[in-house]
Amino acid sequence: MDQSVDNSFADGPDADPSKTLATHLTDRLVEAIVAGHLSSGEKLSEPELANRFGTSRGPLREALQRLEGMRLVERRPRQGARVAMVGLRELVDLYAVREALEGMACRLAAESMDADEVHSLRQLLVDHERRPDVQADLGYFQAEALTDFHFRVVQASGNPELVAMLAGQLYHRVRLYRYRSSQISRRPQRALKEHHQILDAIESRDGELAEILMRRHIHAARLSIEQQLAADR
Amino acid sequence: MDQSVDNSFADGPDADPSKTLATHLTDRLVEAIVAGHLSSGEKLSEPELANRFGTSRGPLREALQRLEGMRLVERRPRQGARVAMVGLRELVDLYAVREALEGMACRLAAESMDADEVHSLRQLLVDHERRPDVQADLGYFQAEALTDFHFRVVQASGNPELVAMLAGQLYHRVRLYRYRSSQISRRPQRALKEHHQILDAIESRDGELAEILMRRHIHAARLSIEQQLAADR
DNA sequence: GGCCCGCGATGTGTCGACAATCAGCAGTTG
DNA sequence: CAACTGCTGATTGTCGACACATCGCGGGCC
Repeated sequence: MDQSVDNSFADGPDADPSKTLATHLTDRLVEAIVAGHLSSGEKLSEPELANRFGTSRGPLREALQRLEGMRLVERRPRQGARVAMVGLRELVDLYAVREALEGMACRLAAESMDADEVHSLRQLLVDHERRPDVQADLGYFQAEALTDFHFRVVQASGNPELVAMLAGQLYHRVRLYRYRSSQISRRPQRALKEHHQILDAIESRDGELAEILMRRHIHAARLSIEQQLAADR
Repeated sequence: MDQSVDNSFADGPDADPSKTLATHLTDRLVEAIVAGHLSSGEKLSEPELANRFGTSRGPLREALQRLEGMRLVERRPRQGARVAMVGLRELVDLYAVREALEGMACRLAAESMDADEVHSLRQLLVDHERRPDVQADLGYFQAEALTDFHFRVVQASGNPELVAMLAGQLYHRVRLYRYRSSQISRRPQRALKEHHQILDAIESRDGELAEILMRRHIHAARLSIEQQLAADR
């Protein structure tokens, strides 16, 4: 485990005006968890964490509660909180849900995005193309970049309930998947190409095609995961 | 507003061994909110609620946090918590998500349910048929009964992530819809018939058909809501 | 007469403390 | 030698208290 979860924000000059301590703690903990500083299944001791972050147990408790809401930690009544475990099995289920939800989001986005938004998204993809890791086809630009495209498509769906469900829960759990050593969707160049195709469909207002392409895009990743899952036995 | 939120569980003979106070409070609050004892948009005062339920602000705060996770209440940094508002607009979005998610759940259920479960579900529908309100076609058996069928189908999907998303969030919000005066899916007898058809498809292991029927079933309700929404202008 | 300012009261965010419970270990016994 | 029992330490759930922000209201000013 990594003891170096910084607490630099303890009482800096920026006396967080609109953000409550619990909010900060939540963000810190999410970051620490998905970054792996707190490993999967690890027990989270309230006093220790409170000390480490320089607050009392109150706000920390609220943060843990929120993390439980995101399903990043699991709490058992008098046993404390543990970091949730997301393995291949759960990841497959997660991707199945993603397929349904983002497919729908993509269709909606195709029906309601305006030209400016499409252009902005295209620019995002162009930026991605230029990234060195993508050009080398190294297969590890998922974390922020890939979800960036997906996230923006979802936002463009115009359905706040859908956005909340994906951004508030599912994405967090996907990011929690820890054993990314074997890349999830290998070959970012291919993924990027698919993103362009999806955006093409959106641009031409073809919701049906956009949904199909997005579903296929995610389905491919899911199959890759299932394959890996089967290989692990 | 209704002051009669009972606090009978304050310290009954059942000294809740495995359930923490915050858990009880969460259940009570959920019930009070969906039952309308706490009306939509109403400000929730922590001291008052704590008094009313006979606990201190600590557990109540945790309960509010959980309700926020379910999106039943909205909290603003130093302004307190308010009961979330779900109107026709939000309900339409909710039903769009339901359509995608439950359609998928239904397909999975068709592929993995065994004969016993099918039989048990069929029995549930037969029980529904006998209910007086259904027989009178009064259109108001949704709350528990209808979601009961849907919930069990979802559970039968075998995808825990999907179950958590629907049962942990979406259903709560659907139940929060307050103006049910104009019935959501009028004619329960028709809904019941559709349930039977869905179950037929599941029984014959036709996942594709099951999904289509379920989507159509929910889609019809959604159209009815959209229609009502349009009429309200 | 209407708008701005300052004041009091309520409420939220945070903290430290206490009792009950649970995990771990030693000692003992079959 | 293995399993059970009792104790000890730490942790969790819960409570009451305090500082600061926010809301509502009355008075003064333009």
